[in-house]
Amino acid sequence: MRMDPRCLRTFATVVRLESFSAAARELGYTQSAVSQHIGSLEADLGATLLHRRPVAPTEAGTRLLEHAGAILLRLDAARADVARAVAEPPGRLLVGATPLSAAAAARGLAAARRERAALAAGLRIDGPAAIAMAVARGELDAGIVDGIAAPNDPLALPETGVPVVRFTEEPPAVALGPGHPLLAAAREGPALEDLADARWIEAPRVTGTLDALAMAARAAGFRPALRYDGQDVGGLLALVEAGQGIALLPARVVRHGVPLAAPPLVHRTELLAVDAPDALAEALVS
Amino acid sequence: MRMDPRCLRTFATVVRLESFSAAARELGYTQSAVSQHIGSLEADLGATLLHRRPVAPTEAGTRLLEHAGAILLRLDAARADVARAVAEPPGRLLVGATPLSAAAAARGLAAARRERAALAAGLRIDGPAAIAMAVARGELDAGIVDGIAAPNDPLALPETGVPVVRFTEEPPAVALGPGHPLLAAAREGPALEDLADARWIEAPRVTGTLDALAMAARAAGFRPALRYDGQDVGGLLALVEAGQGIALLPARVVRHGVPLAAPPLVHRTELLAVDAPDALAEALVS
DNA sequence: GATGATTACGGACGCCGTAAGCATA
DNA sequence: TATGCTTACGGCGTCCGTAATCATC
Repeated sequence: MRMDPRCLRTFATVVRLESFSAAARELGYTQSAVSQHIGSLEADLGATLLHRRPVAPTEAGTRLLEHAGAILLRLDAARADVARAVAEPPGRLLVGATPLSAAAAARGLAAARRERAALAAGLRIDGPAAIAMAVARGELDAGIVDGIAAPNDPLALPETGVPVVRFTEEPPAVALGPGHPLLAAAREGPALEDLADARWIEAPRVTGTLDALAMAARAAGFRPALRYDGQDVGGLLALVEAGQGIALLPARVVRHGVPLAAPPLVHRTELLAVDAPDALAEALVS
Repeated sequence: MRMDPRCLRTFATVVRLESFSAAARELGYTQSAVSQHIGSLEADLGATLLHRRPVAPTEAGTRLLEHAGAILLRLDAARADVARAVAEPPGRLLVGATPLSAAAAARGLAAARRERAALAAGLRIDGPAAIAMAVARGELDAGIVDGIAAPNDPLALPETGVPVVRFTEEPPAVALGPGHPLLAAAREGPALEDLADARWIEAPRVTGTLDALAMAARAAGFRPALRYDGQDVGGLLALVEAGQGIALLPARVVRHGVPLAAPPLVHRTELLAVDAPDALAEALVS
């Protein structure tokens, strides 16, 4: 069997659920079929992909897994793209946005409806990867995502073939509580490494993980002092204002903060859209 | 049939050869099998993918084609990646480079062999897309590619999952013949649009097509006055020096030239490598 | 010994080739 | 009319389920 997409899907499910039988249940197969899928993949690739009991990917399996996800996503994207080419343009505009881009998305949505009042519109808030995948699959018509990146680096999004239509870059700022010593101390702002021992708030659903920040900065990761699981910017800002910790956010939303001296980082916003809705793009840059 | 990779491959081949029977010959199928492949894809996607006689992709087919190429490439990449995970590191380093990156690649190769003298090494010159695909497929161990891009834009390469390890950006310059009026006329250099009527040399294998340049500059394309099919930089420079036309090249290789006033463009060099050969990366930036 | 992955085997379906049909240049 | 895509049909291979086997906690 030559890397049948069904086998790849089974493989990905097995890894996710860490169980052949659970994967079989979820996919509507028998345990036996799942075992055969994995077996044929391993025979085809000439490598052991999974450790059994407990079920965990081997080194080779880990490599395959990354590709498998991308391939399956792209397969969905292809189907959605063809469907769009056949169907007439829908009378709806579903936009996905990350929390920090919600305002921009709302402005874009409003502008689009000003042009076409009959347009049914919807807004969904989610993480960058989830939005990129949903746009690729045709579940969303456009998406606005943001995150921290090194200058000139695009955001690390799953590869889907969806074009990045337009983007902006803003300076990020370290958000601090009102009386934080760093506010007065450093005029230029601290370097990221000086903040290694700071009390970071990890807010994965707002700013992304600290590990992702470390990756963009090409630095070692930080230990989070506090975790914020909410999806709204206000909640995170409230924690910062209450002196519970610090966070790296676009300067425009930060009340009390200092710029980052080094390394140079940008807060980047990207617009994903299959058929660039011009009104949306215009509203975003404005 | 749920978008079987074999069908996608058949579809891509049919489009490329513009013929069912030619595709059948190339793939070792019968004409009938090819017809059935296309038929099942069309049935599955609920869309006509090809016009017959003459054979050409429909709108939907064009959409599918882009995804199909990416999916097939990624399938190859997955196989190569797993193979690499299983096999011990090979005693060879095959590097691909674009003509304008050949010197950097040679330096990197030399540095790598200084570290490991036993390393069998090879250098292959090709276009950016071909190199990216070869690296993904494991035919090359690393690649250095370059091209013109808007600042902050990565090069438009096929998506393979191969990480871009490191890159440099240089200012491009308009290469002119020794006595060219523009050399004296403009101090700041001309804008790209002022060069619309200039005698451009199109050298797709050295600098990329003029259409790609127009895309990066978000401008209308230019009509090439002369076409240079060679792969070496020297030949192109000789044509320019002989007053046969102008070209946009990295400033460092240009003898007589002026900078580009607008739009801002960069000549970008990217290093592609699955397992970042550090020596190579270091040699490139130096 | 129970849970869970593997192997053995058989039925059904799908894929591809042969061959006949049909449309277009 | 010739070239070339499509449809009909049949054999063979593949896929998946049932059931028995084997391994691990």
